[in-house]
Amino acid sequence: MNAADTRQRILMTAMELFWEKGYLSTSVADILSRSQVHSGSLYHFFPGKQDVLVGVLELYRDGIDAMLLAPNWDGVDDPIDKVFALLAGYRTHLIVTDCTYGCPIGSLALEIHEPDPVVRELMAANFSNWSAAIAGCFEAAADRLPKDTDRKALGEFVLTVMEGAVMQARTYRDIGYFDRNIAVLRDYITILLATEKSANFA
Amino acid sequence: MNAADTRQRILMTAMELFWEKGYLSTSVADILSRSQVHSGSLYHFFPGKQDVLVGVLELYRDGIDAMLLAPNWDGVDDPIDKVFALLAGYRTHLIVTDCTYGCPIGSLALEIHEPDPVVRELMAANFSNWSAAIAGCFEAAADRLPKDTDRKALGEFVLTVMEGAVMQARTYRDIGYFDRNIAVLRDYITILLATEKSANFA
DNA sequence: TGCTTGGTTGAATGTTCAATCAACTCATCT
DNA sequence: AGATGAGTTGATTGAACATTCAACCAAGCA
Repeated sequence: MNAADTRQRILMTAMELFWEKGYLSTSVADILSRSQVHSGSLYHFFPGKQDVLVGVLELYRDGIDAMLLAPNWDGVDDPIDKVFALLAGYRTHLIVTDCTYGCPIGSLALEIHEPDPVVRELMAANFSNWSAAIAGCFEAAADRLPKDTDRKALGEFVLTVMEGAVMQARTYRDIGYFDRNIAVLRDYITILLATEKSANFA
Repeated sequence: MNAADTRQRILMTAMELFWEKGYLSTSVADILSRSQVHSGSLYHFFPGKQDVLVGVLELYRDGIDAMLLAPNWDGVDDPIDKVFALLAGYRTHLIVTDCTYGCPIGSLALEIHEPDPVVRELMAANFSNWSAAIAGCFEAAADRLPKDTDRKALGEFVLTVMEGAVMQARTYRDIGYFDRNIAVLRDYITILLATEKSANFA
């Protein structure tokens, strides 16, 4: 096994574990045993546990298109459909994990109360990429929305609804909470699409 | 100091610390030193650290009216105004803490990945009380909303938006993310209020 | 052949943690 | 007075923790 392999295996394993158990509840020993790497090797590549987290957040940031958007948007052309296709991806995740898992970035954001600036900015960058992708959908459908619609704010709002909906489904262990939240969001967006382009709700 | 005092001081201190640092990052020693209680006394009242968390969650659950709703709804009569008055209370919290703190229940919900059933159900009960209070506002304003509006789902949606908006403001350390999210929610509710009662968006 | 360099090994370190417990205090009751 | 028991004290325990380090290995090059 060469160096790139070891580093990569550490990051992939840490990504899994942080998602399953959270960052604080994942020990370096957990990462070592699951990845079959010895402590010295891990500390050869990463100064400390937090730097592994930084590496994982960079993987998420750089992989949003290939890992998240592309799989969910395969075969979906309409930009509004893309918004709900992405949300449906989160629904699938909840279903296959019996409503136990959630958005890894959102979990980290609430789990780490006093994050290092590097970590906090990487979490923010992940959020920004996510909501910018959604805002791009609304941009592509701008001619079907009220013309004063703030597409960027709407992208942030969809992120908000996803995070809140996942949080509730997870807490109640009941997908109904996710579905009802998304249904309300769909109602809102349907209203926007049905609104005369000249209407102004500001 | 009598027994009730000691128990109460432990719970109040733990409530503070869990809010400031989170549950996992708060050590029993932290609770002991800030509350000026000795370890034996804490373990006299609580079998373990998790039972302190249970006590704190019970305080939140039983105190939602006196601690959360009453202060924010003082002098506010209109039920729709109450919804946004409560959200304004969270905004104030963010402002006075420089966007570092968040909803204590939401943080716990994402921080503890495999919660004990007792803990999980208490978190769910807290969410239920919160969204039921908001749903009650929509119920009180039912005659101003489209008649097929699912008021319970709308209460859950407001909780979702609050949690997501707080999460983003906290992650970016920027109140703008909270404000824009609430503005979008306000837009939606304004539309609902402006809709003919006979309209049907189902 | 021997040197250098990047990577590996895993026992050891020092710290922090939740939890324990035997000894104590003191108000209340008989 | 003597007994009872709820409550307190704080040193102690053992596990878990992130991190270190000296020894080691192997590929590439002089």
